[in-house]
Amino acid sequence: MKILPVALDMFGRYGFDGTKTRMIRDAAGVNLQAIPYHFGGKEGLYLATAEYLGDRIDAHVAELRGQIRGRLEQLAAEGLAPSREEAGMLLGSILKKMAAVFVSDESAPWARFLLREQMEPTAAFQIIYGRVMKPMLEVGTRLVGTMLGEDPASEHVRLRMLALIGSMLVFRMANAAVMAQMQWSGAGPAEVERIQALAEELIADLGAKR
Amino acid sequence: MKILPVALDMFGRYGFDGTKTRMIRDAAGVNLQAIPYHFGGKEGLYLATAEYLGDRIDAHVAELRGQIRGRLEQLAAEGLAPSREEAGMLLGSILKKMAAVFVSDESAPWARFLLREQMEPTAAFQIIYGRVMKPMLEVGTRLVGTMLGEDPASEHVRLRMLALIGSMLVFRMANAAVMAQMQWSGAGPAEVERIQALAEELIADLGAKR
DNA sequence: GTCTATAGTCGGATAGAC
DNA sequence: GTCTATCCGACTATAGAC
Repeated sequence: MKILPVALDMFGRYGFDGTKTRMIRDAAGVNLQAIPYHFGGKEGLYLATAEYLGDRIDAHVAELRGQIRGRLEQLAAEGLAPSREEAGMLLGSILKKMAAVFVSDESAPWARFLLREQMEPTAAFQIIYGRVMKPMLEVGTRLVGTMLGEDPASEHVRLRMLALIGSMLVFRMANAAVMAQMQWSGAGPAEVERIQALAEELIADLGAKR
Repeated sequence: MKILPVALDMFGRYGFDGTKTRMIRDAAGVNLQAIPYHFGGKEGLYLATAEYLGDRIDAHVAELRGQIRGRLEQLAAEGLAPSREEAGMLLGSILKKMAAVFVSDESAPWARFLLREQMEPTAAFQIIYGRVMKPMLEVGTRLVGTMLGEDPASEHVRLRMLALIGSMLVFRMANAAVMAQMQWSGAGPAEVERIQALAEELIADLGAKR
């Protein structure tokens, strides 16, 4: 089925109304009829696209998230909390994965789709928030709490976690401004590495606080 | 002319294609004909909306930007550079203004319009980038350079500046996720204050580095 | 400048043969 | 399941009276 990746790109780029089913037909090389036939219509295709995106992102992050959760639970079973150094390292792995997934040009279509949902959430937002964002934020918040020696559920810790995420996401969310400001022409592997180095620096700052 | 604020809200919410001239007619209480008559068509209205948005944002930030520039030039004329403390304070005033302007519900329509342009820039992006974003980034980068004791034109300083901006913008750009994560129901004055306190903290971290 | 009417276009969905 | 042809509704823009 070639329709879903094409639809993801189109919906992300042009939005729901801006995307015409004929565009998808042409880009995917399928029949116009395939859309009502398989997905029950354009709207059904949109929701299916959101689930498809959830699958794709999960394929990238589920493993890392599971590893970190496993490590935290292993420590908890021994009655230990992670050291600040280890929490920083684990948090770094999350942010660096985020940089790789969300900043590289490859995932630009995903980010566009997500951003539209952020602005004017539809049913598709809940699908992806519950599946991808919320679990990641939950793990990240625990690590930030450890690093700051504060309750992970506190407002302060959640704010710091969001600030960290923002520091990464800005490179995708404000993409056009970033490219202009950094005088980059695109976000390839070299740019991802710069941003990952920045992530390490931000975490070091956070850890140096106390 | 009630058309422009209405158009800003509509275009931001539903995008160019998703916004129908009939919606604007109804919400603004004008004649459908007024759009081709005054703006030369829907497309012309879109560009006029971008300029209108530039005006609105500038009305909020131009004064502050001018004050900071004035102070920097005054110091330069005396052959001095600002102290790290002063640079931090000035940078804080920028971030806090950003928080107030971009995080409050009042400017949500502006942010939606801007984000769409970030994702798929049109001619409207250049209008706003050149008028609002670039000058602000330029001033902010100088201040971050001072705080880090590094060349403001360096890639590192520009990255740190963007990270700071991201830490504020995430509260608007990832609005839906933030509201869910923080268990806020909207961004009123109380929430803006929390985010401004976060801004001070981030700047303190930056200053504490060296 | 505003209103009504309408032209011209386009997009989503369906019918029905294959 | 796919293709062609077609319908129906919706939208932007224009014409022309007031």
